[in-house]
Amino acid sequence: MTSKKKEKYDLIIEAALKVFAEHGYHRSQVSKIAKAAGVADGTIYLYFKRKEDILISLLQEKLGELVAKFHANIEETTSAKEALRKVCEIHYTELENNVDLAFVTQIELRQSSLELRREIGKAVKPYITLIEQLLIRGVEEKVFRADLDVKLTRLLIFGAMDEVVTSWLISGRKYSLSAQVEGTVNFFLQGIRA
Amino acid sequence: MTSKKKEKYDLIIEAALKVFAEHGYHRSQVSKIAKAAGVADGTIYLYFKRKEDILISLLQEKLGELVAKFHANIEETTSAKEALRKVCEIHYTELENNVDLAFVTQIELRQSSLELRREIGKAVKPYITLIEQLLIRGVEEKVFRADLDVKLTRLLIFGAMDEVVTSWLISGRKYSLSAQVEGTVNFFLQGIRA
Amino acid sequence: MTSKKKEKYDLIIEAALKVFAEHGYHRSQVSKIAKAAGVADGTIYLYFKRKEDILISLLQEKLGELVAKFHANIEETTSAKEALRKVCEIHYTELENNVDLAFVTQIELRQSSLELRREIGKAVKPYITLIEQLLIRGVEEKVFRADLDVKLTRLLIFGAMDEVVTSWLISGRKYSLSAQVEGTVNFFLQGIRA
Amino acid sequence: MTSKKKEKYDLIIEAALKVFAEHGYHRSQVSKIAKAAGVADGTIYLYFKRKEDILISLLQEKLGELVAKFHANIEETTSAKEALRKVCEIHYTELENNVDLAFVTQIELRQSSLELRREIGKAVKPYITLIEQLLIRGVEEKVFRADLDVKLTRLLIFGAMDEVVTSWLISGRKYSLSAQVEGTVNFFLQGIRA
DNA sequence: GATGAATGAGACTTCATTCAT
DNA sequence: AATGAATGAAGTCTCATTCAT
Repeated sequence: MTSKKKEKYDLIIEAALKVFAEHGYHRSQVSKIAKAAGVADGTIYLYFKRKEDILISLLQEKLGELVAKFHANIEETTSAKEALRKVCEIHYTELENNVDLAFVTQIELRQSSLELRREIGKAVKPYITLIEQLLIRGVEEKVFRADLDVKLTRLLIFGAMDEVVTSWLISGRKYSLSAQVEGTVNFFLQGIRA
Repeated sequence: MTSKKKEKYDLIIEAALKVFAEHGYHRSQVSKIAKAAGVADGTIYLYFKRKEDILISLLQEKLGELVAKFHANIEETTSAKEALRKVCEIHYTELENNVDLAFVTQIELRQSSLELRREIGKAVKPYITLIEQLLIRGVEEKVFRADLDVKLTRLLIFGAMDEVVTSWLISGRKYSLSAQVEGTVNFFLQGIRA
Repeated sequence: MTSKKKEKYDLIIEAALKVFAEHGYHRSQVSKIAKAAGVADGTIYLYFKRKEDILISLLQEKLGELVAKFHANIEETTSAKEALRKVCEIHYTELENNVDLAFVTQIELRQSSLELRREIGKAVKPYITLIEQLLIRGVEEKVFRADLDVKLTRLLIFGAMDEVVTSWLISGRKYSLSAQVEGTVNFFLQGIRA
Repeated sequence: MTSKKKEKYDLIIEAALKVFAEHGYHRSQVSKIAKAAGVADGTIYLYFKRKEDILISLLQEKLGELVAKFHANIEETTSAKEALRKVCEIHYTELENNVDLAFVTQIELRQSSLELRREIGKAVKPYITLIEQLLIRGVEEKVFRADLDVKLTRLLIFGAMDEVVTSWLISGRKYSLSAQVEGTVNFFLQGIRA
């Protein structure tokens, strides 16, 4: 893809992100996205095979960037605990600073067929894997329980953070999301026992 | 609502549950639901104002039943820890035994506008509240940390369980969901620390 | 199909016949046919799976009627020669009196994919077969040449009449089509030799 | 038109012939023709006003060549009968050896509006006229009936041959077309009488 | 002259909802 | 109350044609 082609591709992706976030996938007509991108309706189809492809591509791009950011930051950490805190911090901070993306991933991303969800699952997989590796590292460092079920725990951790973000969005973002990092990480590390 | 009316109302709700679970909300034409319920298309509109109302009513009914079940079981418990285990057990068991409902709540329920999600939020709220009360009870019993952020923790707990269920569904239900109760509750109670 | 359903089905067929004849298949929007039939656009799709189905059904209906008429009239004939004259007479007369159908069969019918043409071929086949049987009968009656290649001759006869009708249409119907029966049949029977 | 211009013009005509023959006129996008010709989409419009013009020009070119061939061959004949045989022979042989052109003239050529068909009629006219002159010559030579309706007969002859070619194409070209010359000419000369 | 990215009008088809019976 | 035929708005996608480079 030439640089110029890439430009228009990105233009449409960014426009779609805004429109999806505001109206939801199903209520985002292709014509609305085209208008937001400042291109003709037909132009969309020069870059995407069909409407669904816009959503899939958008997620792959954006989640790919996120995962890269996770990786970059974790590499700098010196302990599994610190890495976990970093993951949670990035998770909350990035979505707090990128509300449009948050809406799409938390709300609209779910508005899709099981097939599409599987596609999405593929894009999220590297992140889940990253959490898993972090857990294994912690077990090896003996800071996490030796009997930890990593396959289960990675889901529990991802799901817990995911719900906090969704709840924050649905509430209308009336409080700080990043302020929840401390409590969240404590819950992961300490559990709720006295 | 007369008893007879209630009957047909339930008939449609049950049909919708099956159809939504199989095809998803957006791909479930009203005519398909009508056929599954054995009534005419127009009859649907004698009981529901619009298609969205079927989904909302369905969730209110079904989640209402679930919450009642939670309440009934928790009342019998003697400690907050036992209550938490019970909640997780019912959560996993009920959805494992009611796959159609699981599909609707985990997959299709998300396929909706922000407005609808708020509606859904209302139906889920009593369950979240129930978890909150359980946490307060635990703090009072001094089995849970005194500094627990109950508002946050209830989300973390719900979200964690929610993700486990969704993941189980998307995986194709290849393993036992109820077998995850032990690990899940341990995570809640102990955290992941060594 | 109930009588009432059949009525609307026929209504659409007749409307389509007129619209196809005037504008040609590709320029006949479904909405135009619906308007001509006095029904809503969507109603068309209660009776036909897609636009192409209207054309196919129309041809099956109309050509079916024609073939029935051919059969009925030929049964009354006493010789193969008389039967051939009858075929030509009906062919020209029916299309002369049914200009819309003539346009569709001669002009629009050809405006179609090879696949569709094969479909159409199936509808025309019984007519070609009828001509073949007539030729065989003539050979048996010894009024037609014993060495006649019936497979080839049936095509030559059909094609010759077909071209006369098309030419008459394209000319703008400036002369009588039925007046060509005599010359046509003579050609078939006598050839052009002196 | 300069020699260079003519070259590209021909390039496009040849490409269109192949594409039309394979996909049919309506399914042959301009971009497909451009690709087959190895030129840009826009270049097409430097040589042809619109898509329809490509088809018309193509037919004028190709049918013009055919008619020239007919003329050249007929001039060498010594009798009207021989000339008729020659016409039929060329008609069948040329199309048998030029399947792409056959598809376009027999199938796609019909896939057009009445206006276009009139245009096509103009291109075919010289051929029909040629047949007419041949018939007149035969009548003058007293080898054809004196009472022959030449206007009608030229259509019958053209239509008969035309149908044989179309039928051969639709059948999938499973037999030799040129092998039908003998039977066809016999039919024209002898008719079907015993 | 040549390019090919961009345009945008236009058409088919679906399906939630209505209403006469 | 129940029916289900009919409605018609709305949306995705195609593709002939244009025009800046």
